[in-house]
Amino acid sequence: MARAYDVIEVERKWQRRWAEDGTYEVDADDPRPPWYVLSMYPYPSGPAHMGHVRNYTFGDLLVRHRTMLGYAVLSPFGFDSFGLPAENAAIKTGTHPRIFTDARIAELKESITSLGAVYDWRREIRSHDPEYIKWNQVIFQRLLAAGLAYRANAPVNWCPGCKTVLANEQVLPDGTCERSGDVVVKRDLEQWFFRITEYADELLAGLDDLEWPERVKTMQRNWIGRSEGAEYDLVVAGRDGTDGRERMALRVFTTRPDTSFGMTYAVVAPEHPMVDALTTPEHQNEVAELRKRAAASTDVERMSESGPLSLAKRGAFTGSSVINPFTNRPVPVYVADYVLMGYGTGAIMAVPAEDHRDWDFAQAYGLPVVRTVRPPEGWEEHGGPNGGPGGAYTGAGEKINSEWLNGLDITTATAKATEWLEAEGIGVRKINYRLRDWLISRQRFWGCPIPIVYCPDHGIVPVPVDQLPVLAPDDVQFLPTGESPLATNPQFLNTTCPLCGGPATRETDTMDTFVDSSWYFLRFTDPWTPDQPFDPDIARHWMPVDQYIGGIEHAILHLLYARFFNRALVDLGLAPAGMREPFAHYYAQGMIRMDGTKMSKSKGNLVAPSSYLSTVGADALRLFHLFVGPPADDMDWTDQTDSVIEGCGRFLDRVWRLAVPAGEAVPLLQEGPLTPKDLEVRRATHRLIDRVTRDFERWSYNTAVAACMEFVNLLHPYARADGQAQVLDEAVDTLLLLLAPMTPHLAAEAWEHRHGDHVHLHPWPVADPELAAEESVTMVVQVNGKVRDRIEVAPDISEAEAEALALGSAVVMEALGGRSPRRVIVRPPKLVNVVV
RNA sequence: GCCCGGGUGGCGGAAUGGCAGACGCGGUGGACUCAAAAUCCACUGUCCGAAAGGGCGUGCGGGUUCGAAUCCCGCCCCGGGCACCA
Repeated sequence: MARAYDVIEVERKWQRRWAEDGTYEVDADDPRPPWYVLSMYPYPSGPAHMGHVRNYTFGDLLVRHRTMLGYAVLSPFGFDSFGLPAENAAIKTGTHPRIFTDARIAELKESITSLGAVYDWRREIRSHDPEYIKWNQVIFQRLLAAGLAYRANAPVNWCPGCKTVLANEQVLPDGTCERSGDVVVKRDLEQWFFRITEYADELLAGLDDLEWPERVKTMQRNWIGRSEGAEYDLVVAGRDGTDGRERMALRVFTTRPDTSFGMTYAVVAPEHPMVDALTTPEHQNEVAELRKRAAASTDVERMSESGPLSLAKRGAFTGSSVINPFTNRPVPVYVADYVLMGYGTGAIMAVPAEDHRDWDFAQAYGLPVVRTVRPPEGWEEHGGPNGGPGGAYTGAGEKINSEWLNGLDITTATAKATEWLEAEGIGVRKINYRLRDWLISRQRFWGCPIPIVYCPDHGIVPVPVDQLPVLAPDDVQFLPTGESPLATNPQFLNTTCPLCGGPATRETDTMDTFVDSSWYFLRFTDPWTPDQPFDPDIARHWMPVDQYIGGIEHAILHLLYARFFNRALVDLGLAPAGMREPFAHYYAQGMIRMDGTKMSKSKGNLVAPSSYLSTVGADALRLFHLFVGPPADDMDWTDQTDSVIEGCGRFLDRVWRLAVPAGEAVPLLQEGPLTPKDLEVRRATHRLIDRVTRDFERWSYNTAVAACMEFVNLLHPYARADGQAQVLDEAVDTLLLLLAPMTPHLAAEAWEHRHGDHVHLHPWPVADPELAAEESVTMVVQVNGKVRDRIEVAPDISEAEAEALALGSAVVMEALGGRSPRRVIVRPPKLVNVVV
C-alpha cells in the first residue's frame, strides 16, 4: 500500500530521537508532580508478540498523555529474566542460560523500541543481574530473621514436567501445572516457605480500597478464603488421654457452631495423626485400606471421583465414638477423604441436616439426620437434589431440636453457642484461611540461589550479607537428567560454615521467579543505591504505582505475592512506612485470541508484529489496537484484521495530507468574518478536545479514535473548499496534539513540519466551553414514542417554546389527526413526546 | 452446583432511560485513469414499495415507564472464576 509519507523512515527517525533526548528520563527531584505507570515486566522470550504490542501501546499512551498533562512520569522497563525456558534451551543446545537470555532480551528490547514506546532505560532491571540477585538474597535473609521465611517438611506439589516443586497458586484447579500442563503429584519434602498467611487478614481487608477490576478482587478474596467459626474438643468416649491430658480429645473446626446439636457423627482426615489411636483392632484393615488409597490418589483422581456413589468407597468407621458436648451423647467417628488435613484441624463435626457433603456421606452410610434449622415449607418433599425429597438445608431459619438455642435465628445462635464453648473451656472462636504459606523452593538452576548453608554442627546458617550475592557457577553442565546442575556441582555445593569454618554444604534450590517480580516495582524507583535494595524515601516519592497494567492471568499469583512482599518490606523497614498497597490502580487488558484460543508461542498461532512494523508501521499497529474495541475485552485476530490495520494506515495518511499539504493545495481565506461553516469546524475542534480527554480518562480509546476519524472526515472537504486558514490550523494542530499519545511518530513528524518543535513537549489542549457550545440542536418530536419530526432549536429553548413548536409541526398535526394530546412530555432541548 | 461478565447489522464495535447501529472493515455503484493502483464521492439493519413513505428490529418471554439495547422478574446461550476449605 503506497503511503502519503515515508512511514519506516519517519518512525526510525523519531525512535532514535526519543532515545537520545532523554525526555522520558525523570528523577525524584523533578518539580513536576510524580506519576508512576508500569506495565508488568515480561519474561524475555524473543521479539515482542501481539499481546506485548497491545499492552505496551496502552502503557505508552499513558506515559505520553500524562507527560503532556504536566506530570513527571516514571516509566521504567525490565525483564523477568529467570525461568525455565532458558534452562530447557540450555539442556537442548548446551548454551548457558545467561547467553540465551541476554540474546532474547536484546530482541525484545529492540522490538519494544520499534513500537515507539518510550521508557527510562537507565532504570532497566534484569532479574538475573548479580546486583538484583544480591538484593533478592538480602531480602530473603531479612525475612528469615523476622520469622517470615522458614524451612519445613510438608506435602508439596511436585511437577514431573518441570522437575521441581510448585506453590499452590501455580497448580491449576484440575491438578495440573500452570506452566507445563503435567499432572502435579504430592511429595513430602523439606522446603522453604514465606509466611504469607501472617498477612492473610490484611491482604483481604486491603482489597476493599483498591481501584482494581472487581473480578480480580473477588478472585483474591476467594483465594484467601477467610471463614469465621469455632474450634472445639470432642472427648473420645471411654479412652484415657495419651498426651498427659485426662481424656483423649478430637479437636474440630466449624463455621456453624449453632448446628452442633445436629452432629450425628464426626470425621477425621485420612492423614490425621489421631487415626491410629482412634481405630479399634476390628476396623484396622478397612481404615488402612482407605488411608492407602487416599495417599496414592492425585487431586485429579479425587475430583473425578466426586458424587454420591463413590462417596461410599471413601469412608471407614474407626470403631470409636466421641461425646457431643452439647448433648453429652456419643457419636461415631469415621475416617473419610472428603475431610482435608490441610484445612482447619483436619477433623469435623458432621451435621448432615445442614451440610451437603455430610448429607451425602450420611445417606451412603445410613447415619441419622437431626435438623437444627427449620427448613422452608415443602422441603422434605422436594428440597433435595433435582427436587427430590429432603437434603441438607443451609439457609436461614428458626433453630429447632437445639435445647437452649431453640427459637433463635442462625446468627444469634452461632454467637451464643460460641460463647458457651468459651465459657465452658471446651473451645474458642477461630478464623481459618484457605491461603497457605508460599512455597518458594525450586529445584532448578536458572533462578536466584537461596543463600543458605547447612552445617553439621550449626544447622541452617544464612550466608552473611557481606558475602552476597551467592551466584551459581558458570562452569556447569546442562544434562537432560532432570536434576539441577547446582545439586551435583561440587565446587558450588561444598563450602564452609560461616559460623565455625567447618565443612558445610550449600542449599542448591533456587527461589520461585515470582519472588523476583514481587518487589521489582520498588527497585525501579531507585535502582542505583549501593547499600540497600532501594532508598525508602525515594520509593515514597514515586510509590504506589499509579497505574499498573498487565494480563488477568496474574490476578492471583503475581498480584497477591507482590501485595504480601510490599507489606513485609514495609514491616522490615526496607520500604516506606504506611505504604502498604503497591498498586493503586490496576488495569487488566484483554488477551488476543486466534481460532478461539489464546495467541501464544506454545499454541503455535502467533502473528508476528514485525511484519506489520516493516509495512504499515508502528503507528498504524498501535492505532489498530486502540481502535479495535474496549481494552479490557479479549480480541479475536481474524482474516479481516489485516484490512482493519490497513484502514488505520489510511486514516494516518488522511491526517498527513491535512497537516502537510502537497504543493497544489487550495489557498484558504486568510481573514474575514467567520462563516457558519468556520464556526462549525471551530466548535467541532473544541468538542473533540473534550471528547478525547474524557474518553482517555475512562480507557475508551476506541471511541476516542472514532471521534478523531469523524473530525478528519469533517476537515477534508473544509480544507479543500471553503476553509478559513486560522480555523483550519487550529483544528489540525489540535488533532496532532490529541493524536500525539496514540500515534506518536506521525504526530511528531507532522508537527515538526508545521512548527519545527516537538509535539510531545506541548501541553495537552484544553477545550474552551464557549467555543464548544452548540448554537442549535436537533429536537426530536415523537408521537406516542415514535419519531415523527426533527426541528432545529436553540440549546436554551424553554419548555413552553419547545412544546409550541412541536405541536405546531405539520407532521405532528397530521399524525394527531384532529385528536387532542392526552399528555405532552417536554425535555428541552432534546425531545418532545406527544401522547394521545 | 455457586459467583462474576456478556449476547446489538455480513464483521469489530457505538449509544447507560430520550433519533439504535457513531467510527471502521467488508460490500455495491460512481468519478479520476489508456488501464490499474492510490485517492475522492454516494449508498449499504431488515421487510413491503417504482418512489414518497411505512412496518419490523438490540438472545427469548413478561413487567415498569409518555418512552427500554439501557431498569426489574423469569428463562436460554456464550465466556471467565470458584468448587469436597467444614
